[in-house]
Amino acid sequence: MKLVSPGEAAANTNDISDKAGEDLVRIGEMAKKYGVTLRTLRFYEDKGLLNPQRDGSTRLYTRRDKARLKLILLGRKVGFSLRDVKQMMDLYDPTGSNTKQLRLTLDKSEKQLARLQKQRALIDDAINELSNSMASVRQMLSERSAPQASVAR
Amino acid sequence: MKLVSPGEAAANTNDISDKAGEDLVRIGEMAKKYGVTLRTLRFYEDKGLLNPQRDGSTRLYTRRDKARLKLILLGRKVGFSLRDVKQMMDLYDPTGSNTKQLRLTLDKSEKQLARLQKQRALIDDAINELSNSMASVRQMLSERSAPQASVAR
DNA sequence: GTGCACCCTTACGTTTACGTCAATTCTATA
DNA sequence: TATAGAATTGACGTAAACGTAAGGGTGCAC
Repeated sequence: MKLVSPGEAAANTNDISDKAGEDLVRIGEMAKKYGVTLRTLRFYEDKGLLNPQRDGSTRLYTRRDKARLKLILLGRKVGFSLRDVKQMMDLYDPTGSNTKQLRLTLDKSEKQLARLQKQRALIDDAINELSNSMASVRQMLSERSAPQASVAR
Repeated sequence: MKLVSPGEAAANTNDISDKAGEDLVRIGEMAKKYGVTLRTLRFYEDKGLLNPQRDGSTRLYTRRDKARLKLILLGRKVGFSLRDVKQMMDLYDPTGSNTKQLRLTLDKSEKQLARLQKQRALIDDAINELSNSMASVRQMLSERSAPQASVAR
């Protein structure tokens, strides 16, 4: 069996998909394309976030998997746990209005936004405290090196 | 043997410290005073960050331990690891100018400050992305409930 | 036929700062 | 003296998202 050889995506006649443009991709290419490791892709699959087809034992990722991965990565970027991402994605139904999914997503998003803002406040706090103590340390250091030049020149 | 009974610190005649005002405190009081758990205090000791005296097997914290704990908690607050805090504290020498300690502290602080600022940027990023996607979700939700009221009223 | 380049599964390791028992001992007090 | 309230030393557990081998298979360019 032959897959799309790396570099060209023309005239593929594999028995998995006759619909042209299915654009199946193996794990290596997938990983490169999205800047993740193979381990990560397998891990996401293990957690039920991805579900690539198989050609024997080899994973084949479709357009759908790519869309899902993009969502996962966006979720991670904004600080959702994989568990949260899964919950939201699990509610997706291509045949419905997805109102429930959207509501859950919005709900989780509001909470996450609040967490992020709190974190931001904590970091600002830390930055201030740290800046202050750095000023003290600089002060102490200068007091230890200045004396000889106190009435300098 | 008798310790300062909880609530009064007068006329203590224990054989550990004759100097009045040594103000020895047991782990429970120490924990309450600084808002940490007993486990935390023992953990810090295990990591070499604290070194309370002993009365038999009972830990007795002195003024010095309190000062160190304050430093630890400040360090944690600004995001230093316990390892970092230890490194800095280990350089403290009550008989010297502590120039080396201060320099190390300043150095670590600069790096930590940079980390905090990077984190802040990441969080700001996340907040923006999340806000954007929330807007999209709201949009989609409104499109699913609006149709009946598209030319409402 | 062999050396790569990829792919697979299984499974333990990593990081940090504690949490959470468990079993025991001390001691102050009613 | 019985009991409740501190303290002690182990020592395993936790969380999250992968990292990192180990051991093995497949196809293909030379």
